[in-house]
Amino acid sequence: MADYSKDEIKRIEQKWQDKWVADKVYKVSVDTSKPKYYALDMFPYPSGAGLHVGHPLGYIASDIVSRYKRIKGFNVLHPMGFDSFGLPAEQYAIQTGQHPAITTAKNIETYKRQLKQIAFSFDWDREVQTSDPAYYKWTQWIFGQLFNAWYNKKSGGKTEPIQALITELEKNGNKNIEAVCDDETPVISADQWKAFNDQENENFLQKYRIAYRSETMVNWCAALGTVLSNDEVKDGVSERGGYPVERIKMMQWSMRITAYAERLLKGLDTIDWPEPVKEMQRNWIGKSVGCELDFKIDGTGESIRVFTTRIDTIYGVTFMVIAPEHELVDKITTAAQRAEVEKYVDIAKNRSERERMSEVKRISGVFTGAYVINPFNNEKVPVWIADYVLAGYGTGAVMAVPSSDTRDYAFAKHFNLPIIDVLEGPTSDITKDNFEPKSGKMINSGFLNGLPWNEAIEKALKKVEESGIGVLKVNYRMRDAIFGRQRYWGEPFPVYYTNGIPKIVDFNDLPVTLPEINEYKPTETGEPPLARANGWNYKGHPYELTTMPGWAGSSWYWFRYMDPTNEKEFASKEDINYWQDVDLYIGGSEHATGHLLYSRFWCKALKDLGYGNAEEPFKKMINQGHIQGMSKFVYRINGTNKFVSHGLRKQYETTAIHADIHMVDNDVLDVEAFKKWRDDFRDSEFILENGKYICGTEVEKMSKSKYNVVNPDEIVEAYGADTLRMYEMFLGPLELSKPWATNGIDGVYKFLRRFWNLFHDSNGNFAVTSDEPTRDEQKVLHKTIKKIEEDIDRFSFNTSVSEFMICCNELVSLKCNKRAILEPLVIALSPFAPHIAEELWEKLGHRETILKSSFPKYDNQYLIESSFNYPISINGKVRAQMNFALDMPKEDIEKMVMASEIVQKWLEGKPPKKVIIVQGKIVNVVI
RNA sequence: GCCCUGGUGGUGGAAUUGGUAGACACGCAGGACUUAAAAUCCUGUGGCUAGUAAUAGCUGUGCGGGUUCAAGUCCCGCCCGGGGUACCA
Repeated sequence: MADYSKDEIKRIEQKWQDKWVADKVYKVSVDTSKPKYYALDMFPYPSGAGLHVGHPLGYIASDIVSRYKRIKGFNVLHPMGFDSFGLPAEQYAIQTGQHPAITTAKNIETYKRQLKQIAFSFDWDREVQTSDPAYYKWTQWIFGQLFNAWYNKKSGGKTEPIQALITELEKNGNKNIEAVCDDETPVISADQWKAFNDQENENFLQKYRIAYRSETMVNWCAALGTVLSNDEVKDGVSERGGYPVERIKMMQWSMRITAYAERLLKGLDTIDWPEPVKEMQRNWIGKSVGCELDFKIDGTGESIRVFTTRIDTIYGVTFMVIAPEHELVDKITTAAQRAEVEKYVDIAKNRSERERMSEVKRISGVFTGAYVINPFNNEKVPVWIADYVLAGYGTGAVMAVPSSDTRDYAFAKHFNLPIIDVLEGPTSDITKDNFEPKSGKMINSGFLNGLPWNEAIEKALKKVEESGIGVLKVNYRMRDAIFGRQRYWGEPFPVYYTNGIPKIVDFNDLPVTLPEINEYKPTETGEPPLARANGWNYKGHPYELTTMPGWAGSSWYWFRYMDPTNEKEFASKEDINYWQDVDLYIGGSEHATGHLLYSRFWCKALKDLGYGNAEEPFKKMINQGHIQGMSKFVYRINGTNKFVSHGLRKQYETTAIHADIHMVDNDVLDVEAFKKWRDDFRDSEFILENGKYICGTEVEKMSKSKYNVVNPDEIVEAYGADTLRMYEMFLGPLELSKPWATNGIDGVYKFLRRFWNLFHDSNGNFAVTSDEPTRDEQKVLHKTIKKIEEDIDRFSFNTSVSEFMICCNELVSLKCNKRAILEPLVIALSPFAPHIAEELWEKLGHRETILKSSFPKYDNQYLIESSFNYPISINGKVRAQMNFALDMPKEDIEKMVMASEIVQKWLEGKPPKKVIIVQGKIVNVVI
């Protein structure tokens, strides 16, 4: 009657989804009587293509944890929202003129429908959308906070309101201030500060603000009227359109993330994240400890400052290299070299960074004619210009030690410069392969001779400090983050200008909403699209015309979920104090150096300013793997309309064409469906093998254009959401990337049906008894509960699905239909397959939702384990283990051990070569 | 180049701190039910060798060594795949 058939599944799933929504069972609020648990998914960008089966993978995992934690007694915050500002909607707007908000709203609707039918336990009342003015009001507010803040390095380092800085400037100027600020900030007195006009005043503060404007090098494409990121530039021209791109300096909004470099680095040790992501962030921050050192320019009073981490190799310096953009280039170039230098600098200037990168192997450079003096040994060495030295890192100048640096070595070889060995080892022929810059002892190095390299560094550093020729210095590779985009579909800045001075819009006038415009592309004069908005100003003052980058809205959204409708604060103190931080964050590792770094940055800044008390936003993170598509190919014989089967394609000249995977079953193409698929295939002919057309297969990214997208809706339609959820978990470890194959889904579906059948007789009538369970049945139950619990705790969901299957198989063979066994199992299954669990729960006579129950306990060890390993020691050393039943008395064990063959042999002084013990019995002893 | 990962049957993948390798599932083979098919259920399933058989022996976790009573797991040296990063001094 009520078989677990596909119709029944549909009925059950609809019934419960409706009921859950009606009863608002997933609604959460602050409840101080319970411990909190915050399980967060990276919110998606709602693209037009909708969800494919890869998207829900991480959501399913976090949903299982959320549901599990709820029945474990936690108050669980499990929200979902949309990162709804983004390029695709804007691109679509440029092409069609349709407002991006319309596209976005439509896409969000699709996403929500798809998400809801998989039955995630999100509290939808807490949904946020970054493009919603009620949300970006607070993104703008945070921007204002960061604009009005600076980084005080004193007492460990802290973000402080800018007013504290102003007060100090008025009192003493900036001589006592230790701040993270612009490198070229002059020292000024209080009087000088007071003498500043408004413009100078603001310009000076800009050097300190966390959100600030500065001249930055950008890739400017005049034809497109926009700034391009490095990956949008190919070979000096724009990727789209092929227009010329030049490197120019431009006024840009930036974020002083560099101020937090050390904290961002140290914080990594306190959070439970996947090692690769931490490593990526470490590399990105790129800390290097070394010193800056002055080399006097021969014949002048000036000097060039270099940065090095290998001061120990100072006696190996045979030349110096400075970047083409170095400020002293002009000054030190001799008349004889001028023409050549100017030519080189000119070429270098117009090469994009990408170009420089792609030409890494090409060695180029030019001699300036100038010499500098090595402060350690007073040797005179020549100064060269080369573009392998970057202006933006360190001091833009390096002391070249060709004997211990591969780049310096290649340069020296190319231009025939001398090489002096300073470390023991191969002398004449240093190649890439035998470079060992971190081994051996110092030679040819004056007072450092004989020391290992690391001790030599210490000794040399000491001398640098004592003699005042340089200073200890820590450098970071990380740059401040550019914060402005010449785009429409992003958060407007809460900034207006009076006489060119940026001011923050008054709090009561937030949000600054996006104005309507009639064209979404940049203006003819190259201004951002917002310049098209007529009469868009703040009390007569012009607004900032760029918008915030994609990462602005996502850098604080976990706070907003805590209190999503608050109009007074971005989240109330009460909520922040209760929910604190994210306990589990699931998402892709591709955000390692973007979103995840920026979020940590904003979290720290906000904490310093008194909002929130967590130093780190995401305590634990898991990266789910990507689900790839399995593309299918047909092979068209070139110039014909004939298609040849995969196995025979080598006999012809063919072109592989993607075939829609829905027309392919088990690699066999449905020829009729293919003919109907597209008009130009209507009259195709096929060369078959064994009467079938076999397709080729390749694993690729899931994408519409590859016709390999599997939609979760199809799976839900065919098997139900419970099967989809369990199957996605069953596929393999969460972190692993794997191609989507529907091969095993029947196995999961069969499991659910068998589980259902445990509760029903052969006629489909509910038939659960209240009989006392046997010991065997209890063993099955307890063992399963324990394993499921352990599996969820270590996020190993694929093994927990297997555990359920084993349990079910065992109960089937025990013919167990007892309430005492089945009821706890229903609860344990509910995080994975909530619909079937809820339905059975109701049939078992419970009126409240399963969420109000609690997770079953296993406490009887004898029911869980049947045996244990007993170590056998001889002369104090463990020699083997024997396996005994858990409830065997200790004395019996001792007796058995002493009597055992293995111990006897040992006592006779003849240790056996091999002992095989199975189930407490010695099976084989090889002597 | 550097950093991080991973490599186990025909396939996806299991395997606590070193302790019966291949759980679970797919696929495949055989059987039951059926006029037949589908569905369902049962049995078998790493490889090799011997045996009518139950079974026994050998071998086996990318390759080569090592530690250990015992290695997929630990150590050393390689090979291959995936991801990240790239003149950062």
